[in-house]
Amino acid sequence: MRDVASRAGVSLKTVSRVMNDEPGVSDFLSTKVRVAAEELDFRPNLAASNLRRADQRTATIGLLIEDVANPFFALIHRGVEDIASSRGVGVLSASVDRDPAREQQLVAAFASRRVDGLVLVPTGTEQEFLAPEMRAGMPIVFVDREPGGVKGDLVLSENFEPARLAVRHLLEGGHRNVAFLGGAPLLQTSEQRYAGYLAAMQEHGLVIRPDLIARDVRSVAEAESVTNQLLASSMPPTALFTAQNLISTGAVRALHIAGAQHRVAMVGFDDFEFADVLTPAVTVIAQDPRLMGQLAAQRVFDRIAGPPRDPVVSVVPTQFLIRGSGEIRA
Amino acid sequence: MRDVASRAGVSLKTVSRVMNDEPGVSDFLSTKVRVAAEELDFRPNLAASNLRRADQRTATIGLLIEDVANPFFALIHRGVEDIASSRGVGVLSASVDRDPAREQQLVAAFASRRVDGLVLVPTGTEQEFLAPEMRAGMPIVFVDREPGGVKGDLVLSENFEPARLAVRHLLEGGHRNVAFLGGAPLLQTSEQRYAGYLAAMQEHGLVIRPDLIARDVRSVAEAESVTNQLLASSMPPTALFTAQNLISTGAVRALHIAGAQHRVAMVGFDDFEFADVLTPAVTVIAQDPRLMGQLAAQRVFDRIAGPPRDPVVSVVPTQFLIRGSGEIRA
DNA sequence: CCGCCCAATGACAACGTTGTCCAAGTTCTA
DNA sequence: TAGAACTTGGACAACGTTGTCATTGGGCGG
Repeated sequence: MRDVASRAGVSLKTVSRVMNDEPGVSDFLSTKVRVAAEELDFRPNLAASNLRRADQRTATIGLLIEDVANPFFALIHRGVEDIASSRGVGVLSASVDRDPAREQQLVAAFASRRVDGLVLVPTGTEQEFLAPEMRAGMPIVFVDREPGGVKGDLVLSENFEPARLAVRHLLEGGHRNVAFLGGAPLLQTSEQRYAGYLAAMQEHGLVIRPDLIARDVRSVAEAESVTNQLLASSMPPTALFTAQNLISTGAVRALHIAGAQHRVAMVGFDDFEFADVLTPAVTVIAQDPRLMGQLAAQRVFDRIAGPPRDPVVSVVPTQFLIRGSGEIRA
Repeated sequence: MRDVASRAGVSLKTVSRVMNDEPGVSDFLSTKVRVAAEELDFRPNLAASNLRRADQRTATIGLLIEDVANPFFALIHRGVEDIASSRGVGVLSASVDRDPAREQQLVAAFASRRVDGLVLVPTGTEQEFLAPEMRAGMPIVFVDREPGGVKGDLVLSENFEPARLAVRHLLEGGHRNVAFLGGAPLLQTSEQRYAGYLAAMQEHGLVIRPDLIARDVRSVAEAESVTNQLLASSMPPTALFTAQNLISTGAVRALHIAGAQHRVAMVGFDDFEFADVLTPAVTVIAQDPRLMGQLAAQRVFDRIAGPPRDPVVSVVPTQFLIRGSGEIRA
């Protein structure tokens, strides 16, 4: 900036004024400064500006999700970006990979970068380490899962009720042996979807068969092998309820490879690409992850702008999409 | 930091030394400082540190891709993150949405944030606006497409040759009327894949039917409707070559909905989830976007560390995955 | 013609941190 | 026992920018 000033023959402060469109600079000088800046390829240093500025805004927010390459989280990411970019705010994102230590470490890294806010999909059950940041006034919004040990804004899909309805739907199709395949039981979403499964089963007076329940399926490959084992068991399920997108993917894959897709019913939590193109098309409970991301980012900006208030929980409705796989009768 | 210093009863510089693990602080004082920092929830300000520091590193790199929610680019993103996070470097990412103006604007925004480097999937044909940044020494690595108007490091998949082989594969299956569905012709990848198509057709002495060529398909929905139109035409193609993942998705969707998936052959560029689960499974030219991202990020760090050299082009090989849809005979 | 006011511009300090350099204390060597 | 060498700690300036306040000059009313 000093170079620009000397080239334009003005003071530093005048350059600063021009760069920030502050009033009180004559057109003549303003043009001269702009020309000089252009000639020198001047790029203002946002960090330095931020350091001095009163409001202390870095125009950057942080996003911590499970995996940027997972379609569900990638859509949350996109939703956050939609809102952020409309305000000229950048998004610093990172994949936590279900590693609580990594989560904590990334939060510290983002705090050091002085992000204006944080959108966070909690991993594990314990987010107490966030308390200092929250006390320091950093707006933090949780998405998809409730954090443990701290209170904060929250954007969730419904979990229990849609899961219950989905399983009920299968039971109404005459199924009695409905398998449950879910992700890490420590995750609140998994837990609630499991609770929905249990509720529906119990309402129908059915005994829960532990051998049909897999509560800690962690990848597509694992879902595939679990499904294979279920199919090969002596008393195989006639229907599957898969509680998460990667698990649905693995189950679909296994069913198709085994040629069982027309025989074994299936309902999945989370929509996925090609769910409606497969034969049979896959009945799912669709979430709206992009909207979830948008709401979360919006809430972050509300917090930044407004006075502190009590945490707000937004529940994003799900949609039950009947497509065929869930309507296979026992 | 001042507060920490006074609480620990030492000078600012001593705190700084402790925080940076510099030698020359007694264990006693060091512990005292750490305790004070902990008690005050002190978080070092990376921006301020960076401002003063000699190397001027923000430990952040920028990533500009078409869309963070597109699986192909999300995997590139993940690859970049793999490498960056192993070095404690953050990734500032953004979706360009094929808007050249937005691309330029985002580069400026990232430059203002003083990212240490940039991984960029060029949009449009003109990246001359990057010249100032490159002159200023910012390492920039292009991925997937060659930039226009500037030279720089580049990580690409093969395009021409695999496309030619794929189309040849269809022709050897007896097809004569092979449709081409590609993305924006301005993109180098689209152009080269189209050239591969033309080459294969001409090698077989076939006349190119312009009515079977769609060179500017921009979305899943558009690919779907183009496919529908092709199927409904008076002399429909017996095989499709789809030159990009979203287009493959749309074409698959249309074929399945029309019930033509067993009649019309198809080969797609880019692998996609479920390609191997559909009936028939979809024959594709698979790229390795995660590896592309890793290579690009690695190259950025090499540039940061090393002296300037001439630009390097890395070509990542593709894999031809024969699965069924491409082997339907005419 | 004087004094006042306002618009335009600049000087200076400060943001939070680290590089440089110097001072004081301690231990070792001749 | 003097002096060298090393260890430990702190004062100060600087990074690139902006907030505060002072200064300059010109126009205008009386």
